[in-house]
Amino acid sequence: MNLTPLAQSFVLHFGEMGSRWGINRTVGQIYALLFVSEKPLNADEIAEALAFSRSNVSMGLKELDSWRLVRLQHLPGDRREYFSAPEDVWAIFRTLADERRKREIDPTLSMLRDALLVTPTNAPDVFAQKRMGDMHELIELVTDWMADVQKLDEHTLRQLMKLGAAAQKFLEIKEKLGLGGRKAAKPPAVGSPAEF
Amino acid sequence: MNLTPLAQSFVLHFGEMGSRWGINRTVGQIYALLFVSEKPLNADEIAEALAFSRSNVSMGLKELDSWRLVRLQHLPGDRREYFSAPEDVWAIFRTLADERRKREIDPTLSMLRDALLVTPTNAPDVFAQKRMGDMHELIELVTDWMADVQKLDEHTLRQLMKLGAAAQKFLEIKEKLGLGGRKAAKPPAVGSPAEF
DNA sequence: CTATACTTTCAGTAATTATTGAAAATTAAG
DNA sequence: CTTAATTTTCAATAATTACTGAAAGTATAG
Repeated sequence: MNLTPLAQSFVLHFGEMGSRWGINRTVGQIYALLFVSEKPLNADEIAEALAFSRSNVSMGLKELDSWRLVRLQHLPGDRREYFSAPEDVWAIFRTLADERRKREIDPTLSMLRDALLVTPTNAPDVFAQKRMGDMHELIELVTDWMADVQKLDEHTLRQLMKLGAAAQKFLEIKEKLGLGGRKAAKPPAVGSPAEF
Repeated sequence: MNLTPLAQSFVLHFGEMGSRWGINRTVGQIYALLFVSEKPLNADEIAEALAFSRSNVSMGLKELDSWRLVRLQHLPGDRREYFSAPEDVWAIFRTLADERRKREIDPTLSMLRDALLVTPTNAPDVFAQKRMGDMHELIELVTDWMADVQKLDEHTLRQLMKLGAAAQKFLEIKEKLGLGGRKAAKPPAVGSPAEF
């Protein structure tokens, strides 16, 4: 197989960005290739298209599988394993967010929880623990919220996002009606005030 | 300087997680140390606390500076440069999100935009371009929305997040009133249905 | 202006991570 | 069960990234 210039630029970009995204070049390129391929590909086809060794492709696919980013299937009358990237980009987004949370955030939350259980015995630890508490609270709030948002189906999610700044306007109005009684939020500059 | 066990476990964790977050051990540890330190630290103090070479600390601080995660200040009567991590965790979150967007997303959006300008000349490219279009649309929608959300001040942001799933409920109600006329969102299981 | 305190750069080296080919393991056909 | 096709593992090596010490650069006090 030989890639068209269009596919090639996409594949090479994913390879280069790989290191910034915490995956390596091989993995990035394999995923990109599957993403733009209409039909599922087997490992030999991938190895040939990207000029990687067969074993490297095997490892790359294993990695993508651990991220739940590829689907394995068999074609009738063919013993080989064929791989494809799921088509639904919203589902992909959810998977990616879930896996990143699991790998990049959960371990830290766990460490912070442990640290917060310790009774500090000196001034520096009192301060440090307060800081860890701030961090823990923020991370938990943001990740719980993200988890909630992620449960939405595509249609609702689209609406929520288009809503964007408008939801904040709504909160300001709620405030002014005195439902909370706390200090009023200062009005920040808001980009696209989608209609509510 | 010698770290307390509490600070040490925090610092070591950040060092280990560094690779998953796209920074190296040194940078992770330096940031963690500054984060839990009540007073700003100079490079020598950091080098001693973490047992890194002075030059390594210099490079680490440079990296953190490029992420806008540290503040440089001078103490009266002391020629050395002192560093600290800003206290406001919400501001830190915004900075981090901005920098990650700039480094991890913007280049891809730019590549995709270029790819979408090409007129495909064969069937595989037609398909590939469609896929890139899907990806581009999703990324742009999500990042624009995130940018909007990030403009909110802490208080409003907290409320929005606590709202979470409730906002989605609101959208469902809006739907049922027939304001859109599109297919109804299926009711997903929702975690914490904060009161609206 | 000079000396000194401090910071950065950079080439060399160490450590880590990625990639390969060969061999082992697995799977399915006959 | 045997054989052949396919996939995975793994030790060796290549490539990349991190770290250091020495030297160069910068800034301030006197």
